Amino acid sequence: MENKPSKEDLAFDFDFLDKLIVGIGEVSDITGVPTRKIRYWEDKGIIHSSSESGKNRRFDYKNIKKILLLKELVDEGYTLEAASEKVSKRMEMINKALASLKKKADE
Amino acid sequence: MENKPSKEDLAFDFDFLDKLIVGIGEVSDITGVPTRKIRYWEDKGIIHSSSESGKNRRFDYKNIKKILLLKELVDEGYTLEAASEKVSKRMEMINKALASLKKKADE
DNA sequence: ACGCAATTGTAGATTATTTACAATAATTGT
DNA sequence: ACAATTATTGTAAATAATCTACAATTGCGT
Repeated sequence: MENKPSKEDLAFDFDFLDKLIVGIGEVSDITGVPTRKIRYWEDKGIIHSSSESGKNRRFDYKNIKKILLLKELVDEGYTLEAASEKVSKRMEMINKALASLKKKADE
Repeated sequence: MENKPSKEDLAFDFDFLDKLIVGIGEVSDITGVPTRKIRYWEDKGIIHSSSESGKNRRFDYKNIKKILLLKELVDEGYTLEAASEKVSKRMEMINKALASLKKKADE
């Protein structure tokens, strides 16, 4: 552990984002989307959570990001369907970016 | 919302890290430190959480990071005290890095 | 008005966290 | 060896947060 500043400190903290999991209440606070609506969107199949049966929902970085993007569009007036489609495309880019950064981190 | 890749996608998602809050159970899963030990470290004043009375603990990015660093050192054999001191110095760097990146984000 | 999409409300059951008191290891100094 | 300190863990009872499922409501286009 060094104690001089370095970009390793956090500039690319994917390791962290990769391990990140968050409960529904916190996701609601982070995104501003009510828990009830988050569950509704999940019912519709637009977002996903790792809900092992009998346990509470857990959301990873990608799905929190997705909720943030969905909220943006839905607030603008998009239908859920249209927003979902648009966000899916955007998520492809984000997934690619994450994958390539993860690759770099492995080197 | 664009749909071509860009570094804005996530290369510096401080906005996200800044808003991030996580419950104790998830922090435990992320860091590998048992909840009981997290509470103990908080009792000792080494880490902090935003616990409004009557509500459950919430941890922000900085404190989760701190727990990860503490765990590293404690597992290596450091005393809690020594680990805490070393981590505090490291956190100064991380805080600086976060602050400067936040500044950039505001431009 | 009608139909549909989107959202919200809520009750009762279940899961997770909290606090507080106590017990157990491990290490260090005398 | 023994006492003292540090670090950790165990647990019970109360409280907070979440779960599911059924239902109601709102808003918008036809």
